[in-house]
Amino acid sequence: MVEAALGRREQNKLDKRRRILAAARTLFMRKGFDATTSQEIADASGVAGGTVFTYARTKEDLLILVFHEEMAALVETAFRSSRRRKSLLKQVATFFDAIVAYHEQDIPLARVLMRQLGYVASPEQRGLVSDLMGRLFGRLEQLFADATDRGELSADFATAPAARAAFAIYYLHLGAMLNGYIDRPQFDRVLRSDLEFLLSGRRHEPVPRDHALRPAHKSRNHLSDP
Amino acid sequence: MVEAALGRREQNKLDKRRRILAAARTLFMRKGFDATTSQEIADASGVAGGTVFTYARTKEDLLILVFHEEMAALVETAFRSSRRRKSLLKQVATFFDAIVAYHEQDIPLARVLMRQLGYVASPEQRGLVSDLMGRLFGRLEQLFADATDRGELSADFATAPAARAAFAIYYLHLGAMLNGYIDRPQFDRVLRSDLEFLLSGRRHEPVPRDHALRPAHKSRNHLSDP
DNA sequence: CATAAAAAATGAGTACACTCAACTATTTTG
DNA sequence: CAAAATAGTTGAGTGTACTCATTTTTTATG
Repeated sequence: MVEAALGRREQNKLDKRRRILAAARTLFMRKGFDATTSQEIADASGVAGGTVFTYARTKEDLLILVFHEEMAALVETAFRSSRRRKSLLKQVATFFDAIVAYHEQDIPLARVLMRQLGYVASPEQRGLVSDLMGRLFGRLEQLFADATDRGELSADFATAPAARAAFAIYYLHLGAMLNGYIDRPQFDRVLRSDLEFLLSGRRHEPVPRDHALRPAHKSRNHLSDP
Repeated sequence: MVEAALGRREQNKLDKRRRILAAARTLFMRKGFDATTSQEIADASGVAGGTVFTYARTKEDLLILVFHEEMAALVETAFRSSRRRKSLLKQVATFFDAIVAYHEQDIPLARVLMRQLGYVASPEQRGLVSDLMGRLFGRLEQLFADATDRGELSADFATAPAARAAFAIYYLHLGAMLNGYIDRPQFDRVLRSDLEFLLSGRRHEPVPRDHALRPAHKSRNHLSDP
């Protein structure tokens, strides 16, 4: 076998990992996070109980492992949707709408997911969450940067703080919705009005400008490096 | 006995509750939240294991019960400190500094506390968290309202969205610090610069104005009612 | 190919949050 | 004041996340 760059050991590990994550995903969605026991996940993936914990330190780590890829893809989807709108405000709102639409498919799971993003217990988890946050901030910031490019914002507009503020506002209201303080229509209203506030008095009339004068974008924020 | 408006039953309950909360507080601070068992709390307060759970549905509820009063008082302390500063920006920064200073005394506990504020499981908890958030938003908003009163912000400045945005930014960075993404100096820097961004271009030169023209402040936000 | 070394899987065992049927203390009623 | 009703306490029992000494599988070595 020439093509097998991986030994049997590595192959088996990869395979088990795949089965465990798939089983966990299915069960979390079917029965909920709390109601799913680690033993059920083990049974469904054909391994012994203890084996699950050699692939994820805790059940919570498993949750992050399971949804990391999916959420990273979600950020890209949200970004693409948002670019179809023409004004910055609508772009940012559309970006968050796409993410909320995803969470709304399974609100109990979204709650647990959000809790885990806000309470990082293990280094493995920190890495994954950090990566996710970095992608999200990066894409959000790009929306702001594009807006400065097309002159909707002034050239010296601080895109990184704006992206952080927009996300912070979104996150606060998402939490309020997931914890039952507000419902979806209220969420939509307050998110839009608070984003409006954030941008109020900062927008330009689009003015033709010289692109070459703007410095390259390389602002990094504390959540963007792994 | 004329003064004992409470029957023996109520007295006993109150007394047990007091002992349980005191024991929980001590143990959470001495050993940490996770390392403290519900049995230890029961032993330290002279009740049986099961009794603890008639006063708090879960260990997490107990945590909120224990720190609710203390955090409400903290908000008032923070508010009073903040009023000693003259500019709005410094006031808001001082307000958050006071809260951070409190959390820094016991960071592991602050982490757990923050997790619980962001993931409300029981109705009892929702009530307490909601109350706390209401107080905090109320005080923050008051700082903004005072700034409009003295003409630092324009009279039509939206204080409620501003208070929410400021809190959201603070909360995001606090989480970043508690989860180990940034250290305290970085936190201070990024919080100040992001608050600066939030207020940039919105401040007035103080101008003498007619106070009677401003409508009374009664803006409520979704986190402020119990 | 046999044997040694290393890595991974196993599952019985442990600790702990929480439950609940039985019990005890208090209040109400006649 | 006794008896009935109500409220509160108890602690043994239950379920489950996670551990770890032992066993099995894979790879490395001569």
